[in-house]
Amino acid sequence: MTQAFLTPQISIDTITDGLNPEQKRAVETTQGPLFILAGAGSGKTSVMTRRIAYLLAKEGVAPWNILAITFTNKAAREMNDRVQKLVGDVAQDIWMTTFHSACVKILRREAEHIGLAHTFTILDADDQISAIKQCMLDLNLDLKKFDPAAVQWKISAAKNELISPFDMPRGGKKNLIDAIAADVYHGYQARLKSANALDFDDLIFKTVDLFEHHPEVLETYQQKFKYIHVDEYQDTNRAQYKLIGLLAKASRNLCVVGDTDQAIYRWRGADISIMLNFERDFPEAAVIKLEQNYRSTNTILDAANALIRNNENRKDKTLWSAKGAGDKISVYAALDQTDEAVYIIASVQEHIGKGGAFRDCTVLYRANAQSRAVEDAFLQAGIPYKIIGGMTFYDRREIKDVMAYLKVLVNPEDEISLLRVINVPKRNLGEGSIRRLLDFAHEKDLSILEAMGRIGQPQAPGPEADAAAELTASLGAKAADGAAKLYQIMTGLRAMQEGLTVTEFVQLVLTRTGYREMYAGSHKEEDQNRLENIDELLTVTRSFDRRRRHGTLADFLSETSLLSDTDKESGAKDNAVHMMTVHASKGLEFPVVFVIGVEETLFPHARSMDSLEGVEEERNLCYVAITRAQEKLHLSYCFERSLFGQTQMNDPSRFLDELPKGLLEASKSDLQIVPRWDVGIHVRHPQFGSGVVTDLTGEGDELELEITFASRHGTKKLKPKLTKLRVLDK
DNA sequence: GGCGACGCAGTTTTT
DNA sequence: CTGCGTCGCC
Repeated sequence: MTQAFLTPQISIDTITDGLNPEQKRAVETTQGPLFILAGAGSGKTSVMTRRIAYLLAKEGVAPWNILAITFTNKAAREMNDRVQKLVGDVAQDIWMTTFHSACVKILRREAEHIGLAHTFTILDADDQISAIKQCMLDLNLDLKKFDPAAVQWKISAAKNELISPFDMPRGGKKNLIDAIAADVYHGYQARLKSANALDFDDLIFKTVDLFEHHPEVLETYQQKFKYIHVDEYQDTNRAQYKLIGLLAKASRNLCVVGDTDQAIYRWRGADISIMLNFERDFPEAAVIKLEQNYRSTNTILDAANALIRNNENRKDKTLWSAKGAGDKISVYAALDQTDEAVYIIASVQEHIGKGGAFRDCTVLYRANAQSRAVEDAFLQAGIPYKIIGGMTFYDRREIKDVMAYLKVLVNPEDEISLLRVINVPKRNLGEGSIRRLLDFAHEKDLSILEAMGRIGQPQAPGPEADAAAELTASLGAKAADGAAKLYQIMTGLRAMQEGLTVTEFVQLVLTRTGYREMYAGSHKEEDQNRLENIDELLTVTRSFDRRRRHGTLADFLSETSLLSDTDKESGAKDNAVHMMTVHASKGLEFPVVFVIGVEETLFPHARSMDSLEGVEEERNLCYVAITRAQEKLHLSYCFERSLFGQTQMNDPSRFLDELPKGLLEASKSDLQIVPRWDVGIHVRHPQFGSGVVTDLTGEGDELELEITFASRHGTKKLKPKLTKLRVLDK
């Protein structure tokens, strides 16, 4: 039995080969709860994969008894590949997925227990917002006065805490948005229910719901998942915590891996206390710290250690490596974003000059908007680059449209998706007609698609036929015709699905719906691009068909809607400088890293600066950024930067002050000259605007200028030492 | 019902 | 500055 699930050549020694003592202990501690505090770059993926291999090889655990939850699909895939390499094809029977994918898998099987059809669709972020908007309109709420995104946010936060519409706190009188969110939450859930749809947060919530109300189902999964692993445990939210708690309750074989210092998703409901409380939840837990880092030089690690020591809410650990000190960290004081970009380009070229490649270099920033200045400069300098995240393939309109068609074809109740494409291409179904269709459908308790089916169809005389005739009349001939045709197209397509691969079916959808034709007739470059993107989608389906022999359209949709931005990238094969947010960089590593905009109000971000938790999370983020670097780290900040068209001046980030000076090598822009103050010099102040120096007193740090501003601020006395003053040419 | 032109607003991180 | 949404006009 012991060897039953193994490829013959594997031995225990191979599994623990090359591991350090802590790693080895983590691999071999298989029974009972285990807490692995894994520092950045400490080889935790290696530990996880080998632990799984060890369970199979040494303990004779069946692959289907193992569950491994990762944060992204990419991490799951990587783990899958690595386990596969260790143990061979039995790896396919192990559940190695994200929380969301695992829940989809469970719900597809068990949906009927909780009154859900297994064909349910998953709303993406856009769908969610449009559904929220619809609900708000139903409640006669002014979309301009109340931000649908804020409402969506509140609802999502509630779901992450497993709060149902009925338990939603309505807030005080002054917190109108809370009361609104509570109201909208009811309507929103009703709308999702009738569309047989779930949003991201529901996937977890409903699975917990399922387990809590159907103990027999829970028991099945408890028995199935005898060994549970959760990666990035510091980023779990209450709902995920509950889910894991339920599953692990029977076996108590729960292995969590994480790093409190890399907790960066509090804003999304992640709760670091879950990780800090693991030992309270599981008093018998074994605790292992992985502190040896295999990624970075000690200079980089010492900087990271020093920085993170300023946080209170953490588990102490100190990273070290056997790599030696390496280069100092470069800190560059730029004049502005353009100058900052020029610095990056010069450094990248220097790296190339030394025989390095573009792909070794990565630019990290706090906010997506910062990428633009760098991008422009790269373009001008002819530096190849690739932006990860931001507007991605799946965000494109044409892709979303096609996906909406597919969603409706899988789940005809999906009103949200149908409304997206009901008039794309044009079918003479405008706002008025859609309203009438919707009203009719809701009144008769039909889906819109069914309502459209009643148009122009011969029916037995009676009240039903009369109502249908009335609807047809009220729509007008053109709209009625459009609706009837769309109904026929969709029913026709649904009938043809049998036996076709996803690719073949999508091809059919593209022609039958007239979607491809809509762009094919156009000569606009934009439209030609859209056609190319559609073709690209077909390459995606082809690869899906190849990978998943009997994969259904529903599987394809689940898979694509659960992809994250980093998942969506084809891989870092292009020889280009990569650019991404710090968040997107988690789990990755690069030889040369540039962290830009290391300034107050940007990093830490202004919106996180008013609370201790906020600043600590920003510091975690900075820690993540620093620990991405293997060999060389560059930090930079700007003396002035333009944001929304106007110039602002930020102080260098407090995080820079927290790094030991001895590890740093500071330089600053040639453009940033020290001004020789004198009467008559024109200056600009971040708040008061431009003015002229009219007098000066004192010297050195005590030097004080009298400045007459052009604005209503009049004359002020300011010390240049304490004020951000910029000298104007004239 | 569709298109264009304004004006306006909003700017962190995303499974 | 740019992208978005709404409004007004054809």
